[in-house]
Amino acid sequence: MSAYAALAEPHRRQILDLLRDGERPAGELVEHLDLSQPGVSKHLKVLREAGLVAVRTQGKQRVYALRPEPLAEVDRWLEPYRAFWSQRLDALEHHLEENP
Amino acid sequence: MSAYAALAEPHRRQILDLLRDGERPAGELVEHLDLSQPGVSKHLKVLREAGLVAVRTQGKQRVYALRPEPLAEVDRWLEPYRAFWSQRLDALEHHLEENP
DNA sequence: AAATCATATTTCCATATGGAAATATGACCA
DNA sequence: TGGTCATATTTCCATATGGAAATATGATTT
Repeated sequence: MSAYAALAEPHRRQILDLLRDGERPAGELVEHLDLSQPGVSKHLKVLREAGLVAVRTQGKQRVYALRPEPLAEVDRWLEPYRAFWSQRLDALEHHLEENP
Repeated sequence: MSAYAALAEPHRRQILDLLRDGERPAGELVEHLDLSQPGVSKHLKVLREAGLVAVRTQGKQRVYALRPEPLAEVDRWLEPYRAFWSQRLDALEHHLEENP
């Protein structure tokens, strides 16, 4: 699954937000997420396959960490759009139309 | 549908990319998109409902324009992640672990 | 080796989604 | 008004998705 598709699910974005503070075992994510344990595990699988998180086994725990690379790709896609809101929108559009 | 979910579909991102060059009638999008006319129309509906495009009727044509606001929201979500790839990743993570 | 803990996988179900094809709608023109 | 063009909507189908519940797996402890 693409990073874009992975981000379409709010719980998955929430998982990434949690991992911004540092790596966490799966169980800790379950505690924070108002979702069943299997539910979280499924979403983690999607995030793994999208390359957005990495797992490491530590004792009986599975510790998840953020892998930001795919987000960087999204960020690059977004890049050319930034011009559309960083300046006043109407003025910019007008400018572009008149100076193509 | 959320902006995130709207972006999950590659054709929809492609439509937005086309609209970055300026507004276009639906038919012109169809020409560029290796998709049937109804297919494009369906995706345009999703983009409309997500607030990512606006339509204007001009004669018998329906002219579509980019509405970047929802992308700005995505950009804001992405913001805190930027720190994770703007500096060398390993060094940064190491730094954060030692200075929490 | 058995029991236990943490997590993953499977199964089931209801719903959402994309694409193709057919049809409908609305604006303009003759 | 009837016809045509551009586009939207509907219908159909196959597949994907999320969530809940049950079960399986792998590591650790006893």
